[in-house]
Amino acid sequence: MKANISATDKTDMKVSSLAKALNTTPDTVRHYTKIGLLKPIKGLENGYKFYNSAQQQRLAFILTARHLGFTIKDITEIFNETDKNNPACPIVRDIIEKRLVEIEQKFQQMQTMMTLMQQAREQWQNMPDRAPDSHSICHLIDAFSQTQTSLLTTKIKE
Amino acid sequence: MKANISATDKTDMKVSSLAKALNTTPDTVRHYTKIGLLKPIKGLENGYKFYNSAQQQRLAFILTARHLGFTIKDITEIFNETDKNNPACPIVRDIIEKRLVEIEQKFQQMQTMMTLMQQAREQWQNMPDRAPDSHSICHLIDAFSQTQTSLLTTKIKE
DNA sequence: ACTTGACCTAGGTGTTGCGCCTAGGTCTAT
DNA sequence: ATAGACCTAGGCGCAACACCTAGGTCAAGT
Repeated sequence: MKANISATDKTDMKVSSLAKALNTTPDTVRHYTKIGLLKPIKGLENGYKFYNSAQQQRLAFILTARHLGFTIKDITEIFNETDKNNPACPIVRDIIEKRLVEIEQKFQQMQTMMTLMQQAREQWQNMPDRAPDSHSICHLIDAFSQTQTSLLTTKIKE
Repeated sequence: MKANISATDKTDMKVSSLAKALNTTPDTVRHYTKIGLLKPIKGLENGYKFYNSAQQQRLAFILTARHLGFTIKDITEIFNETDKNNPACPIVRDIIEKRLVEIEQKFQQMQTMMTLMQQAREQWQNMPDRAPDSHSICHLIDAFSQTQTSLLTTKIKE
């Protein structure tokens, strides 16, 4: 009777080795564990956490999903489904559609910002560095803000 | 002898009107004030904050700078210089160079991520929604992660 | 047997830039 | 006088970890 419900297996891993194996950090593994995405087996005596192969799969999934732009919340939802043994794929499709829209918008915004900055750099290339006076902090930005009034009406949000 | 050091002027504004005038929120104005970017005059009796035209200029500057992708820290540095009556423009040039590099990198990353997601969406268009099995959570992402091993070596960081 | 160094734990704080909320005081108009 | 709109200081929440602390554990070398 050596088998115990929470006995550890030789393929189980501790935080650091798991992190190293999947090319992430121990802190990240601990974080996912803390918020309940990973559920390791706790060592009976020393309280160490052991991740079996199922948990290792989960982490791999999380990392890939994060890379695809999914949020932790997204991933939590996905796990909620799979843990009820439902197919997660429909949800995954939904999420990717949402995220894709979001990311395309962000992309546009970044492009706009980048263009603005490039414009600014060029416009300022040959302008003098005056000391600030009463009505100006840095005339470069001041001037820029006057030619870009639209800025004040669009949202920043990054 | 009506003139007082901290007397308010008719052009001074309170939080909400200032916010409205520059198309931002009262909370934002309060935030900038709290962290010391704005320095209003405090009403002698009621403790209300009044922003004179110099502070109004400062806020306009902050908003434009934020729009250009400057961080609050950047802006703080800029103000530190101008408050010593030094020209801020050299710093501003420096910052914009840094931020431009950063943003171009981020831009690349986003483009990569967007492409990945678009690929994923297309690849998954006609794939079945199997229930999760022992070795798979959502086979879509699982499959994807195998064809994209490089993912695990690049950083996420947004 | 003992010490060293590498690992582990739980828990807390810091990051960025605000948004939102609370409890209470103030101002303006009817 | 009272309602409704404004103001205050202060604090929590967010996203996704990174970093740090204080203390326990383990394997290896002397």
